[in-house]
Amino acid sequence: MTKDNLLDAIIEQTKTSKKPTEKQQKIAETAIKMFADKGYANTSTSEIAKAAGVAEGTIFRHYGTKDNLLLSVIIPFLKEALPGMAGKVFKEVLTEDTVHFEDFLRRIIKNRMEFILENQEIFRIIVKELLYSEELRKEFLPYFSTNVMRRVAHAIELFKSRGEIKDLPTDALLKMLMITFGGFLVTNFVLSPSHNTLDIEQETENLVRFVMDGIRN
Amino acid sequence: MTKDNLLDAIIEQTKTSKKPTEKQQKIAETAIKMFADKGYANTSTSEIAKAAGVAEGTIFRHYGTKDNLLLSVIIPFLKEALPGMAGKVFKEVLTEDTVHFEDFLRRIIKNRMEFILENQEIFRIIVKELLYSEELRKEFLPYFSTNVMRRVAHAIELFKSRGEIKDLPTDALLKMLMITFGGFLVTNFVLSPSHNTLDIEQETENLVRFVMDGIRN
Amino acid sequence: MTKDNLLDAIIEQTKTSKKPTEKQQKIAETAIKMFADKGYANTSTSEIAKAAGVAEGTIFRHYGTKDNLLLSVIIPFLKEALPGMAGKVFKEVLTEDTVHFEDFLRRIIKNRMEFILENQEIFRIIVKELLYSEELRKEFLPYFSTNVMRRVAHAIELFKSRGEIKDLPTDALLKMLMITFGGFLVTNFVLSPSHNTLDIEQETENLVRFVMDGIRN
Amino acid sequence: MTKDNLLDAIIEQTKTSKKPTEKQQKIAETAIKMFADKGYANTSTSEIAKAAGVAEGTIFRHYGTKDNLLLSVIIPFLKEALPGMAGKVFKEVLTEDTVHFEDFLRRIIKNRMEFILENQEIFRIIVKELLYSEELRKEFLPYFSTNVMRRVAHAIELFKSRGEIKDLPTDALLKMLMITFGGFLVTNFVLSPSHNTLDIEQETENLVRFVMDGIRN
DNA sequence: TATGAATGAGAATTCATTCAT
DNA sequence: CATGAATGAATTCTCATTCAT
Repeated sequence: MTKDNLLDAIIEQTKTSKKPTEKQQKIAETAIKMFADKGYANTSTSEIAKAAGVAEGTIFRHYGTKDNLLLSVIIPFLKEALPGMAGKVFKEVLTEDTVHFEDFLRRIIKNRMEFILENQEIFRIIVKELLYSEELRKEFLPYFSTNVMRRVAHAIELFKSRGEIKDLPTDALLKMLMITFGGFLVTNFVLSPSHNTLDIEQETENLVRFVMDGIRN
Repeated sequence: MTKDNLLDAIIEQTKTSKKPTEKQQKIAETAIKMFADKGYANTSTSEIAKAAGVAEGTIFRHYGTKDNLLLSVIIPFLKEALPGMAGKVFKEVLTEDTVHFEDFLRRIIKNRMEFILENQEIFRIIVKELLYSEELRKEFLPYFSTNVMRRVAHAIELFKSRGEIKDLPTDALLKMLMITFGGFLVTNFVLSPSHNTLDIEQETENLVRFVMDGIRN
Repeated sequence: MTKDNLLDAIIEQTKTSKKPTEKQQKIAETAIKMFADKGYANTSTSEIAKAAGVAEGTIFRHYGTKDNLLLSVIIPFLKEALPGMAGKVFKEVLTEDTVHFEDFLRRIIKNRMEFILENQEIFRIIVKELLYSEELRKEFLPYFSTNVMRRVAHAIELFKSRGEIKDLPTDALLKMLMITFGGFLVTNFVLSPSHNTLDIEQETENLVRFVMDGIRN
Repeated sequence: MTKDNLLDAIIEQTKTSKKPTEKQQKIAETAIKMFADKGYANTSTSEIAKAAGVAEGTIFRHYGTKDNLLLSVIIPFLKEALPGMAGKVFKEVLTEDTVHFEDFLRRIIKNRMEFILENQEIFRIIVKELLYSEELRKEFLPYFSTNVMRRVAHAIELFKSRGEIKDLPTDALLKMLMITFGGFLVTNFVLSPSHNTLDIEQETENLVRFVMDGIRN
């Protein structure tokens, strides 16, 4: 129970902007780097402690559990990443009917890419652990489904009704969009090592055109 | 050296069809299931032994190392999966100039999906470990690059010259194809739990049309 | 690297007199006794832990490796045993030309016997492992050769030039001295169980006379 | 019980010259080499089996136990080595009163050195294991004491009475002789790697002179 | 709050030994 | 006689977690 309380406390901390200790900060930063690099299972708390210049006990004083440390790092990201998408971009689109789907897509892709570019390491952790841990998957995917997929589905239907995109089942369209964007993100941020030299502008453009018109001449 | 010899012996075994013991068989099967499920790092040899109804020592008598057990399971798959693609489908296409790119795509996708459907669990292991282990990635990706990507690139150029697909840089086209097909496979076989009720015919069709023409109306 | 660091840390500890934990102390003591008794290979870390009243993990927290534990026990002894010989006794002899070889011999033998009497167990460990482990032998013997043998050879030559000992090849004389003193130490401290009732005075005298004049009437 | 019977059977076999199987022979030879090289504790039966070109089970079929294999190799050597000394040389000396102690010593040393030169590996095994295993030591040393030491003591007394050697306590003389010869053998056959290029004639001469007259000029 | 020594439950691996064929 | 697959106890080592200071 202490563990859950601790986690809650940390989540709370994020919201209420109660300052985390300097050490706590350092632990989180270090953990992120190491988890992203070697994966959660292959990173020991003692390594983290050493790299963070902190006693091993300190990690547990703050996070209670290694699992908790992982979640403490992941959750704030998700809390921002998923809704973050909605807040700004979606609302505009739902109202403005001058915006074309292509522009909508372009905006979202660029927006999320920039966000992930700034949080590459956490993104890598999430992708890796999502694939690795059935448990995490079971917790995350439904959440993702309701928070993201539904919104996108909604948008798709809107644009379908406007006649901008093909009149295929929303499910099928949604799936293609998610696969393409997901594959794109994973390829660029997890598989390929060229994290810095990424021309977002160009990559976005290629992706949008591909999604809109395919490759047929 | 014993370790490598053991691995070589196992690879050899695959080729020469020297019968593996009943227990050895059971160990491999069980390991595949468990690795696919929980990931390599989260599966202990003692769990595998218990689940396979075998003494833990027996695993090591046959595979020498846990790593080895993983490789023994992965390598035969890769040996078949990667070249398997080339042999049949590619050659036909390079000669027949009646085949359209769409058909080429359809054939390859269906063919590989069927193969992976039959080897779902190993595919899941490979995807997971590829993302998880830098080491595996460094060994596998270049191999994949030379064996698969180059062939596909070749095909793309062929069809570009025939005017069937857009005259974009081969790299860009290749990337989109790989992302889409990869994302598709991962979504269907790794992320989603509905492994059995997959309508290959229909899924393939959706994918091909999406890749060819995008979603614009 | 952690392993070596740990070993270095322990060596360091010896010099800088940074207090080892009480448990660490106990582990070392217990290990010395057991290694001396049953040999390194026949003593398991779990036995040591049990005998030391410590959790097995504690051994590894402090010493990292079983090998390391052995070295941590041996090295400080060697660091003192080998140079220890030289510092005091040798220097005097090289200057004073009143000292006879017989006295020189007597002093060294007595001095080293007393030292070993106080460190019997470590001496037993070293002798056993030296014979048992090719590896240790290869590391230690050359070191012994340069640090001890050379000095003794030097002294032998000095006394030969003074006409006190036979004009035989230094090598041959050296070999006889080493064999006799070595055999003497091993017999008294390793083979025979009467470790306590040893009359150093008398034994030294016998040995010196034997070496000087042999057994002929 | 089967184990002991097996050991007895093997001892018996040696005497009654019942042919050991070809495989059995190979196992013994290989074991001798490997025990001499790496020590008993560091040599696994599976290694022996592999090196001997034999199935692991075969070792146990013949020797029942790894311990047994060791003994089967050691005992025949001891049975010959220890009494072997007595039979020829001692008897002559006890009768002939023309023989000087120096010649007696020379003969024994040369005789035993030749024997050990031919059985180097077993000698190395015995020395190593004698130091390593309290158990072996407790069995062997008393046996050695009654069979060898007593005879030598007897001879010493004889020569003392003839006035050829110093009138010191037999114990003390005996000890010096054993230490010197033992140290000599261990140095030449166990510690030093130059097993082949040993000038027995010369080494014997050096040793005898040293023992007789010491190093004083 | 922070420390770091101590823990003990497992983890991978080794190996002598057994036994059915 | 010989084989070699199978065993399971023992071994070294790792690591998240606790707790006294």
